Amino acid sequence: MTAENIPRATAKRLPIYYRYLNILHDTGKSRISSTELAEAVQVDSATIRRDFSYFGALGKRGYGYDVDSLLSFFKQILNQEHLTNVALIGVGNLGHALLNFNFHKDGNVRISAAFDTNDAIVNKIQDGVPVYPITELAHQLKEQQIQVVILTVPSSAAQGVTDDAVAGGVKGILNFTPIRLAVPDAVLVQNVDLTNELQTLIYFIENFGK
Amino acid sequence: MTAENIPRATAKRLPIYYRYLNILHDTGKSRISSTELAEAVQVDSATIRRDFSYFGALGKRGYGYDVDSLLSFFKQILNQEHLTNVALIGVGNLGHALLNFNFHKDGNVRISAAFDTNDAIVNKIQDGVPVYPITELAHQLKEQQIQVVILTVPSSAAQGVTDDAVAGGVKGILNFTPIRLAVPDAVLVQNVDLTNELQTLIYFIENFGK
DNA sequence: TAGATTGTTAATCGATTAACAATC
DNA sequence: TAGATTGTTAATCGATTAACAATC
Repeated sequence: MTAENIPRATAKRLPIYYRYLNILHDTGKSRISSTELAEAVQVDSATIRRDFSYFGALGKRGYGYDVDSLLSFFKQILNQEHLTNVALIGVGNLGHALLNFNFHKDGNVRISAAFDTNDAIVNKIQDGVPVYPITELAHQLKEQQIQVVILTVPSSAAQGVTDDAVAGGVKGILNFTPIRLAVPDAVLVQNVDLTNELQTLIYFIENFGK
Repeated sequence: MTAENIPRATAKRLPIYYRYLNILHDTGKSRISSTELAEAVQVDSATIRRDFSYFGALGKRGYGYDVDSLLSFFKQILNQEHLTNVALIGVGNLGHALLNFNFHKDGNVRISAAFDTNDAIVNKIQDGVPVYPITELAHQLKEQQIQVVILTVPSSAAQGVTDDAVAGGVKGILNFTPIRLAVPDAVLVQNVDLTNELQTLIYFIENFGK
């Protein structure tokens, strides 16, 4: 019941389930078993049942799960009713791509502010999002009550910008830089290290085969 | 000694170690202890020693590790001497950003071919990389002996394109689509689900605090 | 030798999954 | 009732880490 007790591994799978349930809903399917779901999302059926059971008995024995009620339940759990505003820091190549990426599409997330040092784009609208000078970072985060930022600045700027964001009350950072950021305990950092992903993939290919 | 026996979790950390060793080398530091390294890369020192020990006794008791020899050792392990060519499939927003991302910078990876359906860019050079029509995917992968692809196509095209890539002999796929790709056992898929990362981050923030 | 730090043992932890009783 | 599928138990697995003997 309490989200406190949900294992990390389970929490990471919730959006996967949610997304697929949406697809099922759109298809008009009203019922799904853990075995079918397992096939689709490539997670063991026992793991799925275990995951769901953290939230109570969501299914019916001998029947499976009701798509619609499961969907609306996960919608609550994942806070999908309201839009969460996030800020993007660093409008370079990758930052620009993420601005366009449109997390909003089937998610609950919208990039509502961007920050950069580049005078050519500062104080303008880029892809529908206002770009503020990075000097205003802490101030604007507070003002707009933004608690999550996406960090796509050069490595050299990463820690400095992070400190500013922390000063601005940030709670979560999606970090695309290869720097391991130093942050207070209360701040959550999720690293997405693209170079790493690619290198690890190549390493596995060359050394395993699988 | 044999890469076969290296745990996945260890393999995933190797590029992190490698990158930081490069920084140390550039700084002119010639020696590092597991404790110092732990501080920098945010991995427990015992885990670091355990990780290194899979490759033999790389350190000196009472001294620590020699940066240069560790560096050249990892360079070998990670195949960093030669450049690995990869292909990018789907030159949309994200694909374009990754073309510019320059994995080459401090890695061993170069995007040497791109594929798309868009006539406006097909058969042209984009950011220094030739863009081929996606119909030639299997053929070109074989011809250029490319075994790794980055997949940044729309979800609806993902499985079809994947099948073509598999026909072209692909061994690894860095998958940026939310689709769970069906591939033969011999093919390795690494999923990078940006929407998921962001949603999970927000979920943790709202439900934990940490 | 004295001090430091490795490499490894053993305990612990979190996550996965086979198996099956409960039950719709 | 018979058939199906959940929810949960218990075993297993992979990864982490405290602790310390080995040793430079």
